[in-house]
Amino acid sequence: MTPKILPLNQLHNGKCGSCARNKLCFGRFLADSNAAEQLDFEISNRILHRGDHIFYSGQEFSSLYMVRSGHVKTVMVTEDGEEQITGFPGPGDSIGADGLAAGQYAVDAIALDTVSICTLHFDHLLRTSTGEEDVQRLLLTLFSEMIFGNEQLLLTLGKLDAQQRMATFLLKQSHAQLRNGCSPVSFTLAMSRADIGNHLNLAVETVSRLLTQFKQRGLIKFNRNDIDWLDIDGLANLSNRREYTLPQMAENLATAQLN
Amino acid sequence: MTPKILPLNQLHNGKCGSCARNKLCFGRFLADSNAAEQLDFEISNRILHRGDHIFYSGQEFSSLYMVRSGHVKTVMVTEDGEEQITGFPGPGDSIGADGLAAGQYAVDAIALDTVSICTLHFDHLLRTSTGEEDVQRLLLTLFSEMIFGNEQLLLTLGKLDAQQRMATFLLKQSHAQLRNGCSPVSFTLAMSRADIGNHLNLAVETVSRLLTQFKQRGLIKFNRNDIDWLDIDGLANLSNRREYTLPQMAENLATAQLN
DNA sequence: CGTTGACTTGAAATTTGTCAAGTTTAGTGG
DNA sequence: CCACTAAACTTGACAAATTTCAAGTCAACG
Repeated sequence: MTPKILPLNQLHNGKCGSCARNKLCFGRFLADSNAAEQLDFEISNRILHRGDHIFYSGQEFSSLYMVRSGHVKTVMVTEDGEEQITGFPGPGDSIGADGLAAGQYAVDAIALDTVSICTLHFDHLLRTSTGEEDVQRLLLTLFSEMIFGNEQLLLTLGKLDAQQRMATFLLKQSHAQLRNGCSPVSFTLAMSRADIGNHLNLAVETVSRLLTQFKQRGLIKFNRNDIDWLDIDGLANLSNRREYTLPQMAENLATAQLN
Repeated sequence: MTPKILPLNQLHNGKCGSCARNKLCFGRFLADSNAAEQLDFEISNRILHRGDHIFYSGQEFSSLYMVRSGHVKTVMVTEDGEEQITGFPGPGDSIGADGLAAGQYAVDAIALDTVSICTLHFDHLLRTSTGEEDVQRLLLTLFSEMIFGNEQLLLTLGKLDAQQRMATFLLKQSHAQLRNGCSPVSFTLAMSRADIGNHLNLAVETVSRLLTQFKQRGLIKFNRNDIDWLDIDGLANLSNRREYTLPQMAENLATAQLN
């Protein structure tokens, strides 16, 4: 499977509906792919570089963000300065929804590489979508997806051991690649071993050891952060998660498009 | 502080706005407390008993639920049957939002004691609220609160040790009591030690040992599941979370009412 | 009053973390 | 282009927190 290269770095300002990426973005929640083109709220796009903040924890909530390309980490910080990476949003993922309830963002959102990101001013979005049942449902679906994702993560971190967590993580990255029309077996990890460890609640050393072990067992081929190949079925077997095997992944994508 | 007893067991069917509980429920998200009385979507109420399911994981999504009284556990299950309790929703908490994105509930929701619960048929809710900007914002805020809550939980489970997790858990229960106008230092835990352990990713034995230890250190007085008193400041000190100290708790509630 | 399930307590076992010491890589400046 | 430095990563040995195992105790209920 060859990666499908889309014009990701091209900025898009204006209506969401006229954005080339929108079928992989908001569009993926809409039943009718033409409906995606009707989305008429304003978006503005900007490019960030490695280490740039999209927003800070504690900053006043104003907008939701959609990642168009690149990868981000969202970091929650305890009062005594300990950090927990809650996720690595990539293309088609949204950021910032956790800030609405309290009126301030709950995490730091930091670019891991060059990121193209859409800003959706929340008040504008809400005003524009008043009376638009489809858009309202879309927004709630977006939020629901985040709730579900966090619950899955709680399950992964709570009930799986180090090896299973690592396998699950790799499969999740692979699945995200597939969703974006890229190869699920060949891609680059945007985050460091330390970031992976923090996210999975494992020491950096454990992450390193597990990756080496997977390589030795022939489950994955990589150099540094470049993954050349991974055995999806083998990893799914380890992780106790069938949902990430290739036939299953294809099915998931198919049903997702029906919704 | 004496517990404020509300007529919780009284069923309420009809408009949300005319429900006696609604200021502790949907109302707590609305700036103007009178606005809560204007909520005009239909609700239906029912009573469940210990062990009853509100819904099952995998069941088709149709409604959101609001707990009026009693306590619930939400359980996510892996393919190999391992269970993770993702939360213990109580009065004023919502359940079911994780089901919208995939069209089916992601967890089992099970009553821990006698529960009075409101059913909000989602399609009806959406239709009724189309054009009502306030209600749209309210629903999104409800979802946002769940996202934030899950992220906080990820931080708690990921970066705190057993003792801190236990302290944080007790403070969270205490805070929930306060929010519902009940005593934050005297209440009954609806869940078993095993449930607490599962939720906090600790063995039952560890939970038991920690509770005993807290009792010996004078941080908490309890018999079985009845908590007679707890040292909020002491526990907050252990848990590294100032947000649960009494002055802070009062402030949180105050600002929450302004929103 | 005995049975059952929930809880408690102690001792041993194990996974994963911590510490320490390399090794490789990427970036920098001569 | 090469040496130098800092950061990221790897690897091994040991330590520690928590789990597991085993054996009770307690309380509710028929």
